[in-house]
Amino acid sequence: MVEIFMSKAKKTRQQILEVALKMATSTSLNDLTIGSLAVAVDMSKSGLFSHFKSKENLQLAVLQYAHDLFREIVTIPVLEIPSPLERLIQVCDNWLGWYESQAKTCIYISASVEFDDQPGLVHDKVADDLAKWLSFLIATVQAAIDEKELKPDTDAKQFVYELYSLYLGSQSMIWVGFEDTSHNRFKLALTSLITRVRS
Amino acid sequence: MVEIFMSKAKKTRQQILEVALKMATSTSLNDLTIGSLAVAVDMSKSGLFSHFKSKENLQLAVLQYAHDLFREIVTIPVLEIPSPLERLIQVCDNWLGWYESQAKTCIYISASVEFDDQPGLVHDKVADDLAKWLSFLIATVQAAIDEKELKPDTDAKQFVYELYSLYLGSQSMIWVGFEDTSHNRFKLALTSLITRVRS
DNA sequence: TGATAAAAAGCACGTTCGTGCTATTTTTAG
DNA sequence: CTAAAAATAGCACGAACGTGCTTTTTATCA
Repeated sequence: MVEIFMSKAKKTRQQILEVALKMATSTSLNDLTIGSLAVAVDMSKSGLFSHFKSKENLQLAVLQYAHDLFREIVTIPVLEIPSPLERLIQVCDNWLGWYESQAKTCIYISASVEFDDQPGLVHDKVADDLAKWLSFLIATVQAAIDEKELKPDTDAKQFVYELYSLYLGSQSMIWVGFEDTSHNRFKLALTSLITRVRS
Repeated sequence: MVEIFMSKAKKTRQQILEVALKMATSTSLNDLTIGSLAVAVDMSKSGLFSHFKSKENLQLAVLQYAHDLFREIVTIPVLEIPSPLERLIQVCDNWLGWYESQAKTCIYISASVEFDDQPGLVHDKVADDLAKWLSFLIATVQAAIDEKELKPDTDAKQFVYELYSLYLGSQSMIWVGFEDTSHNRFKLALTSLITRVRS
């Protein structure tokens, strides 16, 4: 993420964001404090602050960083796969990989809960990114239907609603200590979900 | 919730908690500020504070209040229903009723996300209450299996994992603007889930 | 290499919050 | 009705936070 031909400012900015995403993921976007982040990257508060000009900008930058990383890990690697169904299956696997790579949590889950009542640019970005991701999944399912890999009467939106729910549920089950540490319940349910609509 | 034979202290305490739950539900347990709560119930900050002695105690009291209310609305009314399957269906309906009665959110969802990384008594209580609720659901499903209303090879835990996931998903879909405002996707998925394991 | 621009640090201000202490008002019980 | 106890208010504190201003250090490029 930190390229050699970047300017100094751009480099440190990226290094800050890398740490910031980790911190925001393991706590939350609001608990990500400029002071503690400055300590974590060994900078002064004001030195770090001048990169972002406001806390809201910092949060937006963290989300954009997460968004880029998410695409890199989850979405982009599957774009070449010709079969929509295989693409769907693989992208779900990558999705879990993203989750695992992020200290076993997902910043979008916490951010969407945290900002549901807090209007502003951060709220809008989270909602936007989430909507785009869901749209991607729906489009992939629809493509699988069009390619006749899935039954023609499959409801793509309903499918994705259930799929996304299972993702949320897996995180919640892990938290409450109800197994699924290795996403076995998620995988089982996903397989069942796909089997039901397979043609 | 406020009985006439209560002492003055107990009465105001309950009145505070009623407002506090509403505020904590629409924002979060951490954003529930003693100052703003005091304004909302028309008391002084210190007057209110002395009821709880610490913010953590206030949060615990709010959760206990929510817990009692949840039981009253969701759990208790179904205990008399003889058929486990009908009990399950009805309790899910009440569950949605609880959700609707709470300004279209659920404090347990936000609290579990908010305190997943924040050890302490609040974390433990949320995890405990959630685990108990899941156990109740699992027991009900198991009872339906034992009564032969559901197929004997039904995996009760997997069933509840999927059920709880759908609940989480419905809230998330509403938030992101992907329909399900009246829980139609939830109800559809729930019906499908039950149909699959019905004997 | 040296001039200029950019980055980073130092410092301080205004807010908000939880919490403690003391005084005052209200409830409780004989 | 009155004295004791409890509830509530008034006030102030220390800490943490976001942010602005000024100075110093570092990077950039002719």
